[in-house]
Amino acid sequence: MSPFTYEYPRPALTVDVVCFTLRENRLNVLLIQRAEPPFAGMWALPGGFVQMEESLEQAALRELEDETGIREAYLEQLYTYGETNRDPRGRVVTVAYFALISADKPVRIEGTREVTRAGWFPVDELPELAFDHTEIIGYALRRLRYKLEYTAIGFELLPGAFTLTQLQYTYEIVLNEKLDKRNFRRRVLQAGVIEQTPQMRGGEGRPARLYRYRPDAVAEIKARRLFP
Amino acid sequence: MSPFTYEYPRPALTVDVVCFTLRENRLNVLLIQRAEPPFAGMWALPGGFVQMEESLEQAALRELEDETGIREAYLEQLYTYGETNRDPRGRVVTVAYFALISADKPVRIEGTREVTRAGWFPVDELPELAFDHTEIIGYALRRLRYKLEYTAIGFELLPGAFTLTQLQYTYEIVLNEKLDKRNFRRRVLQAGVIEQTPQMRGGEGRPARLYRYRPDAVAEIKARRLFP
DNA sequence: CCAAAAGTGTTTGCTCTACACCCATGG
DNA sequence: CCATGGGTGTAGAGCAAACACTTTTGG
Repeated sequence: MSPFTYEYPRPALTVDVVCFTLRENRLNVLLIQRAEPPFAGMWALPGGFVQMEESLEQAALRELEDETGIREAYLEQLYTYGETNRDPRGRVVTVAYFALISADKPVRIEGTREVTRAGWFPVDELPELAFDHTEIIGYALRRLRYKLEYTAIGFELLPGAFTLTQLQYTYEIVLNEKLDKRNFRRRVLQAGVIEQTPQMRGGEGRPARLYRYRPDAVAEIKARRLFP
Repeated sequence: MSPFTYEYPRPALTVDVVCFTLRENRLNVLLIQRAEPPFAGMWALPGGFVQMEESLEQAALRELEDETGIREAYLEQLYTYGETNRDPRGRVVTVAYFALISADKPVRIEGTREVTRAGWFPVDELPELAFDHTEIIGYALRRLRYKLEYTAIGFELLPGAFTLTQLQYTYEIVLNEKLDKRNFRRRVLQAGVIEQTPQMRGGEGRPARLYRYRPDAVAEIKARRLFP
C-alpha cells in the first residue's frame, strides 16, 4: 500500500533561515522572539512549516519576506536537521538555509501574530535560543567564513556599488581578521569577479572608485589540492 | 492551533543514499530496480521513508543496510531536494546522503519485496533513473571529487590497511586523472593523515609497506584563499 | 595647507611541479 | 637473473606575503 494514504505518521517539515547582514561594522543575525509555546518568549531563527505547493527554497524566501519584507537575498541551503528530539512538540525536521542581505536594503522589522518582535543580533552576542538554533547559527557562521575565503560571496553583503575599502572591511569583519590592503586589491581585481563602474564616491578624503559584482563571473577559486 | 494535530497536510519525507565503492578499478554507484510504481522496473537510488523514531542519518544507514548488509560506512548529508513536482505520487521531500564503502567489505546484494534486484553501476555508465536521481548522483559525484581534492576522504574507499600505490590509484580513478607518484607520496605523508603499519604486502614485485588512516588526523586542508 | 582616505610595486621566500633511476622480492 | 611493482630527491618556476609612500579631495 502506498504511504500516500496518510496511514503512516510523517515528520513535520519546516525551514529555518539564518539571515546575515552587516550593521555598524558587525556581522548580525536576524532573530525573532517567539510568541507561543514551545519556548514562548525566547529568541529563535525565523522559519515555519513548508506548505504543500511551495518548494523548500520558496518556503525559505517566504519566511524571510514575512519577517523582513526583503524579497531579494542570496539564499543557500545549509543543512537538514532531523534529530528525533529537537522539537518538544514532536518530530520536526528542519531544512536550514542561510541568507545574506546587503547593507543598503532597508529592512522592515515588526512583530506579527506569531512573533512578538524581531531584531538583529551581533553574532558574538547571541541570546539563548530556542530549539537547536544556536548550533544551526554556529554552523552557518563557519560555512559563511569558509565560503568567504574561496568564493566571491562577500559581495552579497554590500550594496550594488561599493568601494574596494568597503569590500575589504566586509571581509575583515566577517573573518574577524586584518587583511593587507595592497594584496587584497590585487587579488580581488585579478580574480575578475568585480568590475569598475564610472562612478566615484565622495566624502572625506580622496574620492573612491565604485565597483560592482560581475554577475557572469566564476565565483569559485580552486582549492589547494591535498594531492598533486 | 498547533500544526501537530494533522489538520494540515505535510510533505512526505524520504532519504536516498548515493553509495560509492571501487570495483574493478572503476567508481561504482549502488542502484536498485524498483518493483512497484511509480517508475516500476526502472533503476533508482536506494532509499525510503523516514520513520518517526529514527534520525535522518539513522534512516540513511538503515536503508543502506537493507540493501547491502553493510553497517559501517562513511556517511555524509548531501542535499535536500524539495521541488514540488519531483515525485508523481505527490509531495515528497528527500534528504540525499552520500556513502563511501571500502573495497574489501563484502556486499550482499539481493532483491527484497519492494526491490526486484540491486547492482553496482560504473558512474560513467548509468542507466536512465527514476525521479531526479540522475541529478542527485551528478551532484554527489561532484562533491566526492571536490572533497577528495582537499580532504582525506579517499581512504574510506579502501581497506583498513593499504599501500600508497593503492591509495594513488583510488585518487586517480575517482578524479579521472593521472597523478605523479613522487609528489603524491610526499604530499600524503606530509599531510599526516596516514601512518605506517608494521605490515608489508607481498605479491609480485617488491613488497609494499601498508599504511592506515589515522583516526585522529585533521582531515581538512586549508583551501587557497581568494583574499589574503 | 592640513586632514583623511585612496591608490600603487617590488622583493623575498616558499610551494608546486616536473622528472628518472635504483631496490627488493618471487619465480 | 629477470620481471614486477616499490620506493626515492632535486632543480626551476610561479605564487604568496610582507612592506611604505604618493595622490586626491574637502575644509
